[in-house]
Amino acid sequence: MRRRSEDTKALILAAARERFAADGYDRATIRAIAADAGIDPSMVMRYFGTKERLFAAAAEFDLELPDLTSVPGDDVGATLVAHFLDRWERDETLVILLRTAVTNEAVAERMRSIFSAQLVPVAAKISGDHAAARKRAALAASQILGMALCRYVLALPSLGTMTRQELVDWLGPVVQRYVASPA
Amino acid sequence: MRRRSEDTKALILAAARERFAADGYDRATIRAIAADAGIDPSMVMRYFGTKERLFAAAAEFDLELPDLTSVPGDDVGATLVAHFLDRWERDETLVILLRTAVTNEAVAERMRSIFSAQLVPVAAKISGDHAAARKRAALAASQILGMALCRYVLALPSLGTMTRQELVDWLGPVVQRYVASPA
DNA sequence: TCCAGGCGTCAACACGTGTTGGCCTACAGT
DNA sequence: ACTGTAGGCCAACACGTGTTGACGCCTGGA
Repeated sequence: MRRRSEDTKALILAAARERFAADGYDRATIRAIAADAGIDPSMVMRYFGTKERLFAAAAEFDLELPDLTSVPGDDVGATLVAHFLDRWERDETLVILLRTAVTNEAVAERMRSIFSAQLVPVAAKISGDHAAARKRAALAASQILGMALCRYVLALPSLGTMTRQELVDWLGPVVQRYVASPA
Repeated sequence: MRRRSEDTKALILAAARERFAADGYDRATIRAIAADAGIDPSMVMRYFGTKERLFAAAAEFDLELPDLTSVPGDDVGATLVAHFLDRWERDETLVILLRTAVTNEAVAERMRSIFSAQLVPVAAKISGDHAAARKRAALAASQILGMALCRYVLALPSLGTMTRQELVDWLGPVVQRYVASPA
């Protein structure tokens, strides 16, 4: 079959995202990705040069945290939880990152910097507790990532069947306390 | 050098635990483990038969949850958090399990069954809410595993520098609410 | 002293991996 | 119709992996 170059590239990228999300960096092989995309492994190299660069392209990511200044103070926790659930389900990028960060120092560093660059400022602004903003952000991250780990990666059945609203109701106050309780 | 068979076996097991904890199942190679133990890779096979069986031996695990019936009702959350911190730091087994469960369905299943077999009954007994015990246990697991993920695996600096007591103070009430709040 | 059996090493196999280079072929521009 | 080029495939390389079997050597018991 014959295609435009960019179509093939997109096809590869889609297959790569699925494989990386399902298997993590190591177990996702170029050959499997190529097979999913219906092309030859060498095409992957042609378009992306290297497995590492393919991963970088597949794992491009932005948390897209909303502006929280217009949210009522008491709803910050729930809003954050709801946003993360959305962000986690819109595409597979966070699963890719988490599955890989656990055994790959470079990707772990990437996760750390994503959270410190985007979540710490929120915690600082909301809590007014600039001294402990990093701790507060880390605590919030621990609950949010833990939920995602159990729900999307380990697939604990009881967490999988809970509705979005249930999760927001349970986790909202927790994140609220971490991020916004008075110093 | 010459040794008793059991000494060598123990040596291999210790090296394996370190490697599995540091690198996860896939990246920890038999050759590297053998090198750490100062012996030939084939000895590993002789003593454990298979990489998978070596892993099974290295990842043998018991949560060792304490009896909570003698703990004052309000302290259950803090007690659980403190126990998990201990359990997590006494040896590397939980890190091994977590690092591997993320990309290995069999080990993920093992974690699920560990938590459902040991944490669900606690949640049921403490909360009296038998209908939602599985959800409560899963929520508690999400916070506890999330903390461990961020502290021991992703190594978020701010979580790493927090003291045991700080963590108990922050997470205790959360786990308390998950596991013991009235239905 | 001898020797059987267990502790240990070496070298190799079979396989899967990322990666490379050469070749084919359909199509667009002349 | 001719041809250059871009999209695609094939075969192979180099390497690291788990795993195996043959071979030495030390040591404890007869």
